[in-house]
Amino acid sequence: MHYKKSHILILNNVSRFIDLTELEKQKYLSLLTEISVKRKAFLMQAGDIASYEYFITKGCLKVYTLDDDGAPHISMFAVEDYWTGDMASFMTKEPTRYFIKATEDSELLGISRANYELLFQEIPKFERFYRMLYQKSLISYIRRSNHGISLTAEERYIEFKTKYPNIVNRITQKDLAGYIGITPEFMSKIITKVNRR
Amino acid sequence: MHYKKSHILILNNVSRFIDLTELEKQKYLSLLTEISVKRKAFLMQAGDIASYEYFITKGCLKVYTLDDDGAPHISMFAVEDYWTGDMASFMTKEPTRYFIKATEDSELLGISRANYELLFQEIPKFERFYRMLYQKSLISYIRRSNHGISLTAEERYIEFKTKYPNIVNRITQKDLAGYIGITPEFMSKIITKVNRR
DNA sequence: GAAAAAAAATGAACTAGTTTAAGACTTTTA
DNA sequence: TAAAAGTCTTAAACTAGTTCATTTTTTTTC
Repeated sequence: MHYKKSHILILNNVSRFIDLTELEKQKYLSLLTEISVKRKAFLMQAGDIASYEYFITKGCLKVYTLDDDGAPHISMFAVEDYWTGDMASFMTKEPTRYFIKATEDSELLGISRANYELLFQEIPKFERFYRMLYQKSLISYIRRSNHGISLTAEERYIEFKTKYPNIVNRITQKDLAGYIGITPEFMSKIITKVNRR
Repeated sequence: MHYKKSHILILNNVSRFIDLTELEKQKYLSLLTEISVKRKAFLMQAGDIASYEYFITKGCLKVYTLDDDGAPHISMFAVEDYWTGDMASFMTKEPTRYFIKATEDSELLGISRANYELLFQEIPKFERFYRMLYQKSLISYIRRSNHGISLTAEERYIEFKTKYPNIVNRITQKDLAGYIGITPEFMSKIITKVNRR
């Protein structure tokens, strides 16, 4: 059996934690929906109810909220091989406070709420997959937010650049500022300063 | 069958997500270890390898790291009905960077790494329990860190006080500062200011 | 490929939070 | 129950990051 590129990518991702038989692979893939988003288009907007969780097979998207002053706070950049969505809204069916906007033409595989539930019934192994996926996300989330707290903005910038060299040059400086948690003006100052060295 | 108080507490916690038979309950409880920590004693110290995950049945503990300047950053206060530990170290067997110190005499139920693995073999339902527990933690973690970013220290203080009125008066102002992410001096100013209203 | 829109740079005035230091108050311990 | 240790308060000088306003550069769009 040979699969299309996007399917190979997601099956590989899943195989980090669980082994699937050919039949299970096909069953799993049949529960997914292919989605395309053009650059600047929204995959999700505040007020929507998240009815999918997404896996990115191509492109780049930014996940962000707007604070009371309308300033964007970017919580992640999602590129190939990343999972994204708003799990809170997906689980509770409450409206999301997030925007997810493509910064490049992107391709995704989505799983709907109904199929997500079905998945656990059909292939209980997926409880384990998600248990381990969430565990890993939780670990890196905790690590990031704990580590970030004691660093200056400049240190956080250098860290991001070192950790995600492939992402840095795919996003604007303004969006990076929104992720680092500072104003674009201060981001500009930091970059000038760091490059001067 | 009647259980001791601490066992009722943890079974209740588990039953939020999965139903266990009497036999499964007893099996589960048999995999747990009872642990007592005196006030000011450490449950975990940086450099240790976390060999347990903990459920608190009585008391209060603070979970924190020390930054390069030796300043404490408190990531959570764990009280009755909370889970705590360092999942990263528990999973990877790498040394932890956390300290967990009891701020009151405390009682916990611990699950060892070996028993945690065993649990999934013996009662596969627990994959689901942990999947849902981690999912829920992830949601509140993301919510907290995203929400916190746009608030001033004063707003974060008021929010904490409103959300956890029962915790505020069990901890020192200094520890609260370490949690809010400010100096004890500034915490003192904020409290004076807020109370003056 | 010109016009419009968005992003980036620069600088001056400002503010939330830090640092340092010292004294008052509380809690712990012997 | 006295001494020691830790916590809280106050205040002045300081700094990382913001705000606002303007100009330059880059990207997008028709």
